[in-house]
Parts: sequence; structure tokens; C-alpha cells
Amino acid sequence: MKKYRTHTCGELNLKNNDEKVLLSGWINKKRDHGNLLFIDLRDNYGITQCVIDNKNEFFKKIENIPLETVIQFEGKVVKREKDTINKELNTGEIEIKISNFKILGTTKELPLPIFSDQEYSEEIRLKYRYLDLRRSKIHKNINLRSKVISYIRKEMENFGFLEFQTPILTSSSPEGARDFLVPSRLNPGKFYALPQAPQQFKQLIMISGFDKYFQIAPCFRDEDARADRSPGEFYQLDIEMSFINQEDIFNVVENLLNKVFKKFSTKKILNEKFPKISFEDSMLKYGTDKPDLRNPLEICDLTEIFKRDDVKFEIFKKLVKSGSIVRAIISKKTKDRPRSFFDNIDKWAKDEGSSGLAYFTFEKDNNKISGKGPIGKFFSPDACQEIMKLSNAEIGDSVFFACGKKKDVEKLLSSARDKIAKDLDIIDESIFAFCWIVDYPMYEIDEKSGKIQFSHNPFSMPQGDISKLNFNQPLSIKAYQYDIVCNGIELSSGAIRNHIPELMYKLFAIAGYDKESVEEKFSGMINALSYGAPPHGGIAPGIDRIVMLLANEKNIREITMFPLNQNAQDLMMNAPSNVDNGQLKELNINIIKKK
RNA sequence: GGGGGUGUAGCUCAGUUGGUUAGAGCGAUCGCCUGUCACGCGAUAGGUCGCGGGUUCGAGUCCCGUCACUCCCGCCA
Repeated sequence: MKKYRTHTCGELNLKNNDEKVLLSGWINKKRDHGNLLFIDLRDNYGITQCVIDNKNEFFKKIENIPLETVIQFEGKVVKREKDTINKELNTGEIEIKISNFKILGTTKELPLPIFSDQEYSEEIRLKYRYLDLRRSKIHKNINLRSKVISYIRKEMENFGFLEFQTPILTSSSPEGARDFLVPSRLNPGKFYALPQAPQQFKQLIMISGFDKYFQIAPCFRDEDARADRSPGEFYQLDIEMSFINQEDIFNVVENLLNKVFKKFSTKKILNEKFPKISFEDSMLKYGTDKPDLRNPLEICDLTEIFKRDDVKFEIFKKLVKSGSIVRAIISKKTKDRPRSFFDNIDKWAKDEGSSGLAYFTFEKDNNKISGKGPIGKFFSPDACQEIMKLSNAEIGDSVFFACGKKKDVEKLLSSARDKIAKDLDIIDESIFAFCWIVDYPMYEIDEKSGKIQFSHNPFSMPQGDISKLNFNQPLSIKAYQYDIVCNGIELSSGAIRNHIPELMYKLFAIAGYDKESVEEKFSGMINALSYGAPPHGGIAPGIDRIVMLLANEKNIREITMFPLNQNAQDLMMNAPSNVDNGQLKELNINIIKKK
């Protein structure tokens, strides 16, 4: 007989009836009837009920063993009586009649119970992560994550991609997120940076002629956390291909994501051919470049309405005159909603730091259209009609207005879309709604400095005939830059890269970098591009967020085995920590103490 | 850096208008119980009410400060 087990805790059934077996696992639960004791034994694969009564010489000893002890039971598989079958368990038709036992690992009193549906504070969960990870839900999530990654690897290989590792110790990049820095002992005063993404390396791999690359790549960014954003590190499915255009990449990724989401979730994919939405359209209709397409609400621009003489809403008219815009969301068939529905939304908008959301509802009495609600009286029947035309609204619908600077209006209405849809409960939770956001502008104006800067990746290829690009109007230049969004979550971004050095100098010049500084900052890339670079491009879907969607989790820590907390600390391993002076000296580092 | 929420037993939480000895469930310990699967019943132990200061005859409760965790904004090419 094997040393620890003949079977796992998830595999025994009626076919094994009468067999002598050896099981090892954790004591998940005990049900002690005094002279009869049930023990649920748990391992990675499942739970098996073991039973012992007072006729057995070990009864008293086993009765006193605490939960979560690691134990081995020797016994016989016994068929359960009909009325004692547990349909919840795969092993529920049998149980193990214990004949002998051996304790393999003892336990102290537990700081958190394992078998419980209770929620626990993150603090205690992260401090005792190895206990937390024994709990059913997160244990399943982590197993799911492993299977998803393994499946993605196989599919990528089937598509003809090769996986390569890229350096973890690399150089600091001047743009983008804050870098994590690693001091160099052999090069005093100099630092490595952990890669924010293998961006330059994957392009270098293409220039090296490998054609199709992928990697489940760790990425490091020293930025503040969010529920869906780990501080520190996360994983991307990094992809790069040569001799392709945008559509080729779309095909590979759509194909892959369709397969992954079908295999690992029962939710429906709304459009297997992901719809393409231009950045501009997305910002207008949804106020964001990561729209949740499950949400049917759309935004429309009504600025012109407030230039009419038969509209008397003076606050907005004044703002519009001085350059503000007005945009609105129509909610369908909301005329019978109580006043509190509207007031709640207005109050919410004020809590968001805006001046609120003005609203009214379209009504029709004796064939006369009017606006009912706080600001309805300021709009003539003609004006109402025009708004309905512009916004596809009907009698009985309501309109919520926001007025202000374009960026502020977009931001407020983007959240208002979510808020109103949530209040109306019109989001279908049973679907995945993917889309591509395409045609990103190459440049944008920095609000503070007024200077032109790259809006995304500076290595992206501008769209159109390169010889005819209008460098005098840089804001009109669009890039082959694209994002995938699913249910309002940004899953990935990618681009066709600029592989032409002369063009790159020109594009950098517009953003204020002269040739020398480009050569200094991106010498590796620029050099490489000047020795025969193939046209290439890629994308990098976020692994963590894919798994979050598949596991139906809102927090990235629920699908991460050993995450950092919001302050980028590991409460279990005590990282980051102090280091001794010897280490610092060797690295030529002085700590400046605050205050 | 800014805003919101939370902090009471090992864990999850309740605690009224500031008023007697701070409670419950789970867990732990002990006792009873032979068909449970959230087993049941009884008892016992377990508290720096995050920390510091203040107001008050009296503070878990009110005020000020501070710390921790969390959510959001900024940030994340």
C-alpha cells in the first residue's frame, strides 16, 4: 500500500465499494454524536465523509483532534444507506469506515475558520493567506487561474506562437508609470528597473526575426492600487507578430478570447465578432474609452439646444456661451419613477463633485409635448421635440443633462451611465460584451502645460499615407492603437508599431523630443529599427482581469494567490522590509529618514 | 496627495439619548448524545471597545488628533 494515500478525497464512489483505502487530508468538519463521529476529510480534489464509532479503539483519540489537522485515515469504502446520501458531494454515495489513523500535521488554534461562508477582513486573510487559500471559493479561483493560463499557452502554441522570456532586470523608461528600481552593486549609483511591460523587448524579438512571440509576462508598475489593479505586479498575455496588419491581430485575439471565455464560463458572449468603436465615438456615446456595452444607455450632445431662444434655462445657456458643452443621457420609460429615483441620481452626481444632473421627463397632453420635472418648464414644445429627435427619446422617457468642460462632462456622464443603469437594473449580468476601441489619437494636449504629448504608446504607427501625414495638425493624426474592453473593463491595449526610424524622429519631435534625446532615451530601439525591421504589431491582454471576469470576481486579490495589500505590503512575508546596513553599504545606498 | 467607509472576544457582528457587571453566533475547552452532513443539547474560558488626548459626576457611545484596513479620485505611455 502507498505511504500517504491510495485515492484523493474527491474520487471515491460506489465503484470502490468494499475497497480498503488510505486517505490523507485536512479535517474540514466534525460532527460528533458522542458515540458516533463523522469527519469530513478535505484535500485539493474534494471532500470524503469518514465515520467511526465507539466500538473502535481509536474513537476517543480521534474525537479530540482539532479541525484543520492533517491526518491519514485507513479504512473501508462503505455504501451509504439511501436516506443518508449527500448529493452535494461527488463522494456522497459512500463513506469511509475508519479502522486506523495517523496524524501527519498538527495545528494551533486557527486565527480564521476555514469552513465558513463568512467574509473576513483582508488584513487577516492576507496575513494568513495559506489558510485563506484553503477555503473553497478562492481555492477554486486559483485553480481556475492555473487552468486558464495553461489553456492560453496551448492555444497560443497551436496558433504558431513561440514563448520567450524577457529580462526582469532592465532599464528605466522615461515615460509611463513609475518604475520599481533595483540598485546595482557592480555599478555603484546606477539602477535597474523592473519592466512595466516587455514592450521594447517584444519589438526587438520581432526585429530578431522570430515572427510570432507570446509570453505570460510579469509586469511591474509602482502605481496606486484599485480593486481591479494590483499594486506592484500583474500579468499580461504579451503578444507580438511580424508582417501583419491590425486585422490580423484582431483575428488571433478574438479567436483566442472566444475560446477561453466559452471554455471557462457559462456566460454568453454577446458578439463573437467584437464590434469596433472609434475612440471618438466611444468618448461621445459612453464618455469613456472602456464602455460597458451591456448597458443600453447612451450619451448624446445637446449643446446646440441651449443656443435656441425658446430654451430659457439660463445657467446652462450662459455656460454654453462661454464654451461649455451639454450632453445628456436618456432613460427609457421612466415617467412613472418616483421623485426619489431622480433626486437620488442628482444627489449622487453632487457627491461625485459635480454641480448635479438636471433632468426632466417628456410628456404629452392634448398633443402638446412638454417637460415635466424641475427644469422642464424652461423648454418649449419645439425644443423638447428637437431634443427627442437628437437623442432618439420618446414620450415617457427622461433626460439627464450635464454641462461643463468636455472632459468633466464625459467623466460625469460615464459614471452616470453606470449609476442610472444600476438603479434601473438594466444590466444583463449573464453576458460578456466585448468590443474593440480603435483609432486612438496619436497625440493629446496636456491640460496643465498645454503641450502636445503622446496620448498612448509613442512607438505606435500613425494611420494613413505616411508621406501625406499632416504634422502641422498633430491632433488630427490617428494611430493604429487599439484596446479590448469587456463589460466595462479594459482588458488589453496594443498597437501596430512604428518600424521606420525617420518617421519616429518626426513624431517625437512633435512631442518635444529632439533627435539627440530620442537617441539617448531609446537608443536600443532606434538602433535596432535601423538594421532592417519588419512591420510588426501586437497586443497584451491582462491575464488577471480575464480570470476576474471568468471567476466573476470584482477584486483582483480574489484571483491572486499572494497579493500585496492596497499599500503594496505583503503582510505574511513582511515585505517591504528594512535591510541591514551592510547590504546598503554594498549597494552604495543611504536612507534619508523623514523628519 | 485628496475624499468616503470600517475598526468592540480567536473569527463575523450587535451595542438605544452618554448611565448598573460590554452582548450574540461561530470557534476553543469540558460534559451529554449512534446517522450527521451548517448535527443537536448544556456549561466554562475568552475584552487595552485600534491608539493618544479632551469634554463630563460618568465615554464603546460626544469632540480633537493619530494609526490600520478598504473603496473611490488623482496616478496607471
